[in-house]
Amino acid sequence: MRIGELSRRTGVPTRMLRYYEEQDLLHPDRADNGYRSYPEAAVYRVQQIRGLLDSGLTTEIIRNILPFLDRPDQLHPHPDCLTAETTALLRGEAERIQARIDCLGRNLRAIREYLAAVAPDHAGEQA
Amino acid sequence: MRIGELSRRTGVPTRMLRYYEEQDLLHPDRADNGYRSYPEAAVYRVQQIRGLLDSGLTTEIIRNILPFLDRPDQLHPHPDCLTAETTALLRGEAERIQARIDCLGRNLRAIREYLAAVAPDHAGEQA
DNA sequence: TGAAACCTTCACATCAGTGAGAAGGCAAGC
DNA sequence: GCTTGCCTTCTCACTGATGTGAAGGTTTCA
Repeated sequence: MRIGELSRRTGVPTRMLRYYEEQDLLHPDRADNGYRSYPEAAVYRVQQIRGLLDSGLTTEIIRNILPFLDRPDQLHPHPDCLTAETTALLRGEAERIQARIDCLGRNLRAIREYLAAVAPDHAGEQA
Repeated sequence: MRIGELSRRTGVPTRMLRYYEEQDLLHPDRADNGYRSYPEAAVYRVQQIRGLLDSGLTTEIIRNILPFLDRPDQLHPHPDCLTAETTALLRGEAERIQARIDCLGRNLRAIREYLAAVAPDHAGEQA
């Protein structure tokens, strides 16, 4: 698909999709006329990038871990091209992500408890 | 305590502590000589601010939710000064934080699964 | 008395994202 | 063919948020 359709289907402006390509997060093919050509999977990939950016990860980190985040039905990179540094990097990022989750969880719980205390009628709405 | 001690105990540079005050996240008292004077609780508060910033929340959001995140042993603001907009804001932020947690959790699981597949010996280290 | 810690302020750095201009590709309709 | 309209291309410059560096001055403390 072309950039306009990907933008409509993801809600991400074309300007940003080009920016993510510049940041090496997306790698669309090019048609003969120079137009970008995205595979179907780009829809999910863009949503994933958005979610990770919203969660405070930098484009550099995302660039590093993206190859290992493919859906189960996709092919992972061959373990051959996995260096020790790469696994170390992944482990480090995993720890940092876990720390974020813990921090967000703690504070989310505090907010929910507070809401439950002052407005018990809406308390249990979220999972 | 003064800013230097708070900096040592949190690992956050004094420059940043002053910045957080400028952003209305910290409100130290002032001694007669103009020096900032932080209560003991500021140590936890600074760590909380750091964690939330690292997790992608903006200073504006943090400024909004901080009053409701105090430790159990602290006093919550009186429900009297809770407007409908405030609870709505808190509920909205709670949802967004939950979305972040979900996104990070999904991707963390993917990384862990990948690591487990290529280097099973280190697989179950993290919780 | 001199170093270390503190104060304010201005300017700069980085990162993620945006606006806008100028130009090319392409299909529909005159 | 030729215009109209929309989509695409690239590039330059800019914004806003978070954070830093450094100058120049005051206070504390050994």
